[in-house]
Amino acid sequence: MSRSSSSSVQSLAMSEENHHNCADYAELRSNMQNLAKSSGITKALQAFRLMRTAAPGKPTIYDYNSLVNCCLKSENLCSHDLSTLYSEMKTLGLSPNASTFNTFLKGLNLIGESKVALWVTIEMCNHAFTPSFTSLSTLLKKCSDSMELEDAITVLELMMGLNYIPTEPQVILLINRLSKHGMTEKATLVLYKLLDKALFYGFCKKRLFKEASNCLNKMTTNSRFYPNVRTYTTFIKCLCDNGRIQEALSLLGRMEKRGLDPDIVTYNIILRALSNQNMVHEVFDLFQTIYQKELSPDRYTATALSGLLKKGNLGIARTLLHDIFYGGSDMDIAVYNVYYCLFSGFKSKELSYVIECMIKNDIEPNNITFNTILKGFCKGKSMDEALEYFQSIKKPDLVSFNTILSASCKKGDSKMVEKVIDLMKDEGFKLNVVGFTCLMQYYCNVGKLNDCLDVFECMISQGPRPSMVTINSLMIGLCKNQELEAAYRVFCNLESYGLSSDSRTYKILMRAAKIEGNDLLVEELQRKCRGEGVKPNN
DNA sequence: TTAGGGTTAG
Repeated sequence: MSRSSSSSVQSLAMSEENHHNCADYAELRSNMQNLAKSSGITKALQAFRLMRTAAPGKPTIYDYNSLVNCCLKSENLCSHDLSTLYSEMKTLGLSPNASTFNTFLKGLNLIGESKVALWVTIEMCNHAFTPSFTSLSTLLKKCSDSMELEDAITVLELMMGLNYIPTEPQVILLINRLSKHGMTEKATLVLYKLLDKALFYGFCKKRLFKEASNCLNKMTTNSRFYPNVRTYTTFIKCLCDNGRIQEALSLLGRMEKRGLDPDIVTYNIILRALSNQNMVHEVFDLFQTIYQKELSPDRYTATALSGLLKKGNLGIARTLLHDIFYGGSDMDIAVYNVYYCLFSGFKSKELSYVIECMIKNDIEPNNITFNTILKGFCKGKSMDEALEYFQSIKKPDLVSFNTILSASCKKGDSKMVEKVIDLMKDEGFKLNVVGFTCLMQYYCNVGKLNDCLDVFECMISQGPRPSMVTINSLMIGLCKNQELEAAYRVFCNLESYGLSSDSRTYKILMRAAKIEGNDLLVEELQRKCRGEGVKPNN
């Protein structure tokens, strides 16, 4: 863009007499490009130098980049050619731009010259340009592959400096190569460099709690990699998201003991977990701590309370939200979306008041807003009214469809179920795991257990893969229909389908077995529960 | 790849 705009400015300023020069320039340029592609570097360079005769200021860095790019397209390019090209740039006093370096790097990677590529990368950084993640990542792999291990470490350091995290296979390759060649110390250095970036966060993401914990302990033994508030918070979040609140709380204690002060982000994560578990007293105590520490609750604190609202603890949620609202923090659409829940009946007067507030604060409702309101309509008696609201949503998304589908299924309204599925087909929406689970619940509600099992089997063979909610809904549905034995059969077969159970699955079956007075099954379940170690709820 | 937080459906 910049080239074309500068040349159009130039051509506007050109007088009649050097008009022919302009034609010469274009011709010379295209000649240079053709020679570079086909006739080797010497002739291409001659043509390039000839361009100086076309007009003052020619050739430009763009012409030069084009020269290099065309040379890369010729077949017999070697690294000597590239270094000749680089000297030419210096000789002519052309200032390279980011594209110049990237073009060179592309060429050097093509011919596998990792050493030169590293040199160009460092030159690029010296000129205050930032190499891309991809180019550094490619270079790291090339260096490791060609056993330029010292260079690989230099690349790794460059990447870390830019906050680029190399991919896992690349790290493994490098550490492997270093270790095999007796460079154990270097391998350890690489490991430590990555310890508090890639590795720890990777463990948390993959829910490898033990590994993450060991990693955290290892970090505390090395002052250079001492974990910070963020490190702890990441782990706390990972524990909370997997239903391990007690462990999260004990980690919070350990973190404080080590002199790290949790901030509002840490507390928001814990508040959300406590609120989702309806642990009202603990939520209240944590609020006291937050205020004692003179931290300001913010929009995230407000949304963290949504669990309390869903569980119907409107009073305390209202008090806490009120304090946050008047504490002066900026609120946004997410907070309003949570706030809607306070008006559980969605009386139109209250609703329009909230919407007025939003408009006053320049906050645009989003699909989450519409879907929340839709859910309110679905709770009402009339599905027709809900459908009417649904049809007023400009761009309903999959959640909108699932909201109305779920309500129709719960109410056993077969006509509406059919209508919604037809609507989805018309609009090009496919049922996902949530939609299929709704349908399974519908079949159980109306006693069509075979249809329900058909859907389940279809999901196993063709997808979408049943989730934990799907499995537990099926268990509940079968047990409600006095089909405990069928439920237990599915339960026993889960593993062969590549699925698993969690603590809720056990609880559902156990409860049904006790109600039926099936002592054998109760014992069997207790044995399984002890033997396998039950996974916590997600 | 970019070190941690929230709101809608089963």
